[in-house]
Amino acid sequence: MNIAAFPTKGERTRAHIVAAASGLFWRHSFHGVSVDLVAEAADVNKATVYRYFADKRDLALAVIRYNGEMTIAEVFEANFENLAEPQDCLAAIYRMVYGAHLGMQQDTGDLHGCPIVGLALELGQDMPEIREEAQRIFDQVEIYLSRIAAAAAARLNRDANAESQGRTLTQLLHGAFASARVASDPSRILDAGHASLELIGFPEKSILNKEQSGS
Amino acid sequence: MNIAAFPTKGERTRAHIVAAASGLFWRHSFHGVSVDLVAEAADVNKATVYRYFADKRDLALAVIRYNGEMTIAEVFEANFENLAEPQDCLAAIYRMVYGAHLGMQQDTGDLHGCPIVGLALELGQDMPEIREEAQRIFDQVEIYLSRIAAAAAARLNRDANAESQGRTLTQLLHGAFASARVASDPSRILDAGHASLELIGFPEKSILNKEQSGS
Amino acid sequence: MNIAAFPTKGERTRAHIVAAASGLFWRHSFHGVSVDLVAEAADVNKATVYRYFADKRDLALAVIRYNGEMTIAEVFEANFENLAEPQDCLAAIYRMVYGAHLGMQQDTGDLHGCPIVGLALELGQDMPEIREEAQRIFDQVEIYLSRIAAAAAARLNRDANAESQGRTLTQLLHGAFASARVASDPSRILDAGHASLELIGFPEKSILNKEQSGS
Amino acid sequence: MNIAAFPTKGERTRAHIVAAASGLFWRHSFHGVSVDLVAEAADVNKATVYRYFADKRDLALAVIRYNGEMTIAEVFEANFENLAEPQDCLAAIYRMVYGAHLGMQQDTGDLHGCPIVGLALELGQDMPEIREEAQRIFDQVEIYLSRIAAAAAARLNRDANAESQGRTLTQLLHGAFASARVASDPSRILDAGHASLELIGFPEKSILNKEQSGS
DNA sequence: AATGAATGAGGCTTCATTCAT
DNA sequence: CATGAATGAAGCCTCATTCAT
Repeated sequence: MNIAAFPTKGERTRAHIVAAASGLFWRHSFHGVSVDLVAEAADVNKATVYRYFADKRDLALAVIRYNGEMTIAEVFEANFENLAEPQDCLAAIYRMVYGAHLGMQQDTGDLHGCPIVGLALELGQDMPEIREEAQRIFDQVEIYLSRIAAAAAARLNRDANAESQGRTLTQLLHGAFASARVASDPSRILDAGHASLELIGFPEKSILNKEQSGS
Repeated sequence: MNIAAFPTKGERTRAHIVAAASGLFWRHSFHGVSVDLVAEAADVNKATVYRYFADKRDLALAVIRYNGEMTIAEVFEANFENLAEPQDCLAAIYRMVYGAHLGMQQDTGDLHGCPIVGLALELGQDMPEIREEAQRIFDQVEIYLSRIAAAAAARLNRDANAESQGRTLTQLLHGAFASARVASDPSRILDAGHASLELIGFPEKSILNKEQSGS
Repeated sequence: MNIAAFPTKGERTRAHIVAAASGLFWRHSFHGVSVDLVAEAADVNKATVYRYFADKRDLALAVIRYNGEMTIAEVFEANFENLAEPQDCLAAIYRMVYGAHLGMQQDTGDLHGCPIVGLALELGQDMPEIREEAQRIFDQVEIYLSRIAAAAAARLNRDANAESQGRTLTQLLHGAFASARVASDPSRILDAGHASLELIGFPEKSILNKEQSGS
Repeated sequence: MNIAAFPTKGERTRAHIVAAASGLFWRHSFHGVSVDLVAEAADVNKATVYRYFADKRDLALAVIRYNGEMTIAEVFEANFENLAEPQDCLAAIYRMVYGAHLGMQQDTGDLHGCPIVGLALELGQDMPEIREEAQRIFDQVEIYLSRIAAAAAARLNRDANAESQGRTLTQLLHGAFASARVASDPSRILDAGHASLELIGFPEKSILNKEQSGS
């Protein structure tokens, strides 16, 4: 999050609260985190939280939107420069997710799964907007992954149903997060990455196992 | 749940509470359901709940175990008679999951995802036992799915890494639940089913689309 | 309130809370009293208050009903034995109200007005049930006072509109409470009492100024 | 409120806030209205409210004074031109109060009682200044009504205790407001008006029922 | 085996108020 | 003169839990 992108003080405070809440909800679930704790983590008074969000649910909505924007921008958009080599693009995405999981494990000793799905699972029934927002995000993810599948098929001169593959890739990504969290094992991310690469026709494990680059 | 399997009245009461809590936690999450509500749904006094469970966390543990046993017994064990035709076995599993989702949507207007992953995601950080129990369950699931993969490879005279495929099949199953819930669309289950069948070498969509059988 | 009239422990606790709340609302208004304070005054835990009342408004409703029953029973019903002498009956009512005001002033240094009108004025707009309950109570009061007016006319062989007089007597009673509170002067009660007696044809001040008889 | 009477901008802003607060306190009670709401209704920033009033209590004091001045000026002073016919004077006062209640009922669907008594009842115990201010106002009202009683006695060549009658007329006016609010019925105002006219020796109902004259 | 009653702690939200600009 | 931003305290309500019967 580029803090400087928020011109007014209020906007910065708001963004600060969202970021703090995002981290907490991710780790401890929505209901597992009190507004008190969010305020403390954001280093603002509890009443300030309510200046920017109508209620805790409204905060959850802001958090899931924030998570969506971050994910799209930093995980997908950022790795789409080199779509000419779709396998590298997909590998870069998985490497980034893997790296994030390694960091998580070092920082907190645990893996927290996908923050978007986490909120959507917990609140989907009682807060339909949350589920709908998550759906919008994963629709975009599916589009990105379909484009990778299509590019891969083109590169290999293959005939493939890119849309269907995009969906499967998306579901594998969901599975990567879920199984990594349940097993508390980041290597599950790599497993799903390899399976994904194999699905689009690049079974060589070396693609994903390249050296990592930056944070 | 086979009520008759619990001989004493106490055991029946306990099982009744677990079943009620399981449904509520599934729909509204652990923290989203009060012990009051569980007691009311189970039609017992709140203090009775505490006669059978040390605290709410203990109840969560019983619920996840109950969900695990049910899943293994009714979804996997029950469909393993005809392993001779592994593709039919996998299709039967997915058809069952799909049917359950259709029922859910009719009953409550919404899909609730995998109850085991739901609890594990919500409580994994603050209740490691829950995560570990979930891991045990999905380890079993992975073994079942690996056996299907191995049988399929044998049937097709293929050389395949059944273990690795079992993991991918498990992750696809996670993805099926997650994306069905997020999209609120049961057909995502079928998508994952087809992808799974294709993965083990049976791309014909007709396998999964057969007529359904029984409840 | 006859505490022994409530058989179960719960009913006693409930009645205890209502009585405590009644006194506090009377003195400090509804919004001026916190549920915490009510609980403390009733010597029960706050959560116990919510076991018996859905919310604070529900408590207000119980309080106004309690006030109504008490008023009708102890101020009107109790003084209607000797309706044969309507002027004495009316005088007894006013003497009782006056005595209550004297006690109030000694106990708390202030007069609190009519507890029913107080709640109705404060909450009438936002809680119509409160206003309606108050209306029901004062409809009864008006009937009692009309009967006095009718009996007085009969006693004096006069022709009088007892209903219209009953309304005026009721309004004078309202005025007695209001002006006593605003002036912080119990003698306003006696002023209204004398005016009321004069209205029904008994202008002798001695009627109301008789010796008082116990609480 | 004659806005032009406030020369400086600050005085106008202050008067604007008082008027907004007066309306809100009248309808929803003092504790039932937040400073936020007052600021919003007055269309000024909350901090601006605190520029003109030390705290919320100070605002309540200003409101009750404002209500007192308005009442004395517009209800009593304005109707005292024709004291030569005291019965018409009293009738004009009641007609004005009645008209205000009709308007209230059309505008908000409810009657709010006397705003001065409302505040005094709610805050009398915890803000003695409020009660004292109300007392001062009603002392004036009593003087006005005593003068009417005296003039009426003179007109009818009667011997009457004007002071005592003034007090009763004041109490009847209190009763008019209270019973109109409790019954949510403006006609109670007219009832008290007729009773008041009868008290000063003018029982003909036609006096009050004359045609009304403008706002 | 089961329950009605009670509770301390904590949750969400709003209040009156102040500060810096 | 006015305001956007911030805050500590307090308000209403619910939670998980225990006790006495």
